[in-house]
Amino acid sequence: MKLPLSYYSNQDVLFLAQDLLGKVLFTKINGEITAGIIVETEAYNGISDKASHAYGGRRTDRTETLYSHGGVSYVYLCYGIHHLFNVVTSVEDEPHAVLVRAIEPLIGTEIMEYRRNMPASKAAISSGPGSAAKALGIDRSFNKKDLRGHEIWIEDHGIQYPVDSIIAGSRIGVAYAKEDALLPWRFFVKGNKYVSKPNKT
DNA sequence: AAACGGATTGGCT
DNA sequence: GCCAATCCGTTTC
Repeated sequence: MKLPLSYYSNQDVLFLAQDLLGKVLFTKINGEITAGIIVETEAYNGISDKASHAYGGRRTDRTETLYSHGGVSYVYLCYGIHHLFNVVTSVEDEPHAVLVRAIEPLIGTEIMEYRRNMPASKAAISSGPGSAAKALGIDRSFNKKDLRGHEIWIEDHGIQYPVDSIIAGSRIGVAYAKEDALLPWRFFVKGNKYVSKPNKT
């Protein structure tokens, strides 16, 4: 059920960003379990990717997590308000990561509704990286957690989307990365209401 | 030691 | 559609 370490060791972060669509992300906080189907991701491709925090091989206290062996979480605070959750992938010293930008609520939806103060029928409950993390109760204390542990983990429920329903587009909010901002490294499930805007390539 | 600005969101116009 | 909110890692003085 839980994805094994070998899954996260894959050195092709573009493959994993697409393959994680349909996988189920769980958290367990104070005994309360919530989970959602991953429906939108972005790949951050190591030291050559200008949009990555690890661009140029930069190693700081914050980015150190990215250099871990795949299979841990990377959570950081964005704009002083939002916690963004990433799956660290590949091998040690190869700082690849997949940003989870949206989930479809699956388990513990009433807990997510309480955290977000809105009904799960509203797409905004878990649409966008800050909202998806908040719905699952993820904050900075989840940084560098083993994704096969008992606080946060990812399962394969056999959900498979047709190839032609997975859309690739340019990543959001990375204009500072110049030419790399145009790379089609954002992936989402076509037509899923929880996918964040813009909903096109 | 101080300033800068971001892998965003939601409330108000 | 526009813009304030709000923290801290990172850069600069």
